[in-house]
Amino acid sequence: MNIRAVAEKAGVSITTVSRVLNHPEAVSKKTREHIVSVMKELNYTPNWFARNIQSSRTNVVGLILPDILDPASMETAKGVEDVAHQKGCNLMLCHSEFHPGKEREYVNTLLERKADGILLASSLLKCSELKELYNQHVPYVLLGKGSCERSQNMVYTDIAHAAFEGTGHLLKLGRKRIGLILSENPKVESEEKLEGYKRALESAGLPFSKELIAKGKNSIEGGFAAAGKLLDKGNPDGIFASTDQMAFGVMEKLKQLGKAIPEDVSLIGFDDLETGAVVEPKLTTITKPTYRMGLVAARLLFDMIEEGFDAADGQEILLQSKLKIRKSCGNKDRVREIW
Amino acid sequence: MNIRAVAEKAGVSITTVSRVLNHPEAVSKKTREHIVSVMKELNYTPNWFARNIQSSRTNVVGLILPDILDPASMETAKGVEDVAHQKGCNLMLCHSEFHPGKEREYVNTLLERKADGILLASSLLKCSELKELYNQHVPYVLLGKGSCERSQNMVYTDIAHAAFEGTGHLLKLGRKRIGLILSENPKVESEEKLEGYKRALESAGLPFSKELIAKGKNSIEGGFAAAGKLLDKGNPDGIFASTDQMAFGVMEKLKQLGKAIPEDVSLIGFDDLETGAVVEPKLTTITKPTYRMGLVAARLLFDMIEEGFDAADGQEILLQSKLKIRKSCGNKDRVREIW
DNA sequence: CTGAAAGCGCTAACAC
DNA sequence: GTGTTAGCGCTTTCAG
Repeated sequence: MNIRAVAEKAGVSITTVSRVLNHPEAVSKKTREHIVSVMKELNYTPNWFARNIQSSRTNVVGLILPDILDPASMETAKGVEDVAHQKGCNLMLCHSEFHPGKEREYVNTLLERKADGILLASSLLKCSELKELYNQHVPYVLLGKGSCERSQNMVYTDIAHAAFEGTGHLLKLGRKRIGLILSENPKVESEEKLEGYKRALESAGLPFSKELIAKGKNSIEGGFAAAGKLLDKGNPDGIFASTDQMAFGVMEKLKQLGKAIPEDVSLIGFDDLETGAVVEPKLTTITKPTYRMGLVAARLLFDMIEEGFDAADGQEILLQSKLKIRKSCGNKDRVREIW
Repeated sequence: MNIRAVAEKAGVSITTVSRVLNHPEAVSKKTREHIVSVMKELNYTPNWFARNIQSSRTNVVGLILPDILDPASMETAKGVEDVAHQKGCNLMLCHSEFHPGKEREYVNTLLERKADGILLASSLLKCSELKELYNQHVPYVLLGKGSCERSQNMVYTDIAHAAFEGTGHLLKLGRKRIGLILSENPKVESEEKLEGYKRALESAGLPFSKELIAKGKNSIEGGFAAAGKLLDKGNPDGIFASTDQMAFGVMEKLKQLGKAIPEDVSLIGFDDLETGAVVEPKLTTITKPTYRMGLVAARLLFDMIEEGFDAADGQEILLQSKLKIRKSCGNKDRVREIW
């Protein structure tokens, strides 16, 4: 059931059939309708490969994510999917697991398969590799800062600033020994969080102490374990957890040790997962516009795809993170509960 | 940079170049190595479309999910991705949003693009449509029972039985008025849950009452709202929530109304999300082997792809759900805390 | 072990 | 509006 079969059965030439596929307006209504009905009858679907062998628009975009289990990143994926679907495109989902090799491999298959564009979340590619994409005029957009700091098409939030604000919030509440629990990945984000944290301490005239830093996996268990280490040696009166997931683990640990939140220890998270509003006490956190980031990044990508590579190249779009104050820090000035 | 360029530069025929791509063993070591080096030099990647125009294995499998934000379904996706990656295949992620039209559309594009196989989670396709796939010898596997109950290649858990057990657990604790909070989607699962619930009541000699049923979206807010309705009219002393997400919302509502869990109302969820171990009290729930389901379904699919359509056709694989007892039901016989 | 030639299903100049 | 024809980049007989 190829185009020839349709043409024969309809008593027209292959070209005419091809035309109803590609430029239906250039075929008389009568023949067009006839051909369409023959197609239905023969259950004909054009061969996608034959079609794309010449022009290289495939209507596939790749999304490379380091962690598909992270709820925050799935919101981003949804934002991307929404745009892609609206554009009639399919999403190739790739899971790089924070592994540069795997990411590279996926980029290569996506190139091989002539994806129209690529979205790279928390990319671990080197500048030279991105440069290579650039040279090949492959539309791509970074989601969040990657390993390469060169200015480029990217949608991100100012993590360092958010961490500064978050730490500052604890400081304003009178906390003096603020623990920071970092996630091992994405590394770049953790570094930014550390930077913001340091800056906040500095501007409050407090010393930085290594004992107040702990690292772990971005998961509840990871947060639990890291909190164990931190509480062991640091004796903090406030904890800034790198992610809400980790903050949940921290809560668990604090409860086990009989420490009251926020009376003994104030706690703040990062990401604003929905669940943060359900735990007790409700978790103060930092909202990242994750869905929006996916949406905006996808739009940027499609600008590049549709209007040519240079249309959006070099654009850096900053979306704001915001402090969301709930009970886990015990701010007396808290205005309202949000959940 | 096509195959011809390589051939010319290497001073061989197109055929020989093609052979090093497809049957390298049929080319002398010397020419082969030479050609490979020319390929590198020219930065040549074979045109995937031209290659696939003839033979139809594409190394792409489609995964159609109704809800990519549901943490449970992302675990399934991870299981699928793990197998796919190991098999050198890419995943086309499709988000059907519980919309049969969207699902159908995705199936069609996947067919058009000659995906090697399709995984359908909570499918809403009609039997006739699946039959159509069957007739076209498209490898596909269902994840969870779908709208069509015909026996077919499927990986699922016995939801009704799990709901029976969950309800039974509440009954054993002496609860008499057990509310059931159902998720609007997936519909089939909700029906099964209702069925199990009814069976449990029946075998305990308790009447079924409509006032004890409420429905809502599968989200924290959905659970919150549904709990509001339920508590308004049903006065339950136990609540079975269709999903953990909803159970979190129920908790919130109970707390707001000053009802103690489990003293006033016992609560049980479904899915065993990681977060269930963090909320207070820890949530009794039903574990679904979500990751494993994805893994097993993907393997089944690849059996069909590799060994031919009939290799696995008609297989139904049942994976077990298990009750996970924690504090939210207040079972005195509870053996241990798990988290 | 290598090459010439035919063809995969489709698109797009170019004529009519 | 429609058909003729020449490719697109690759694979695969079939000869040598």
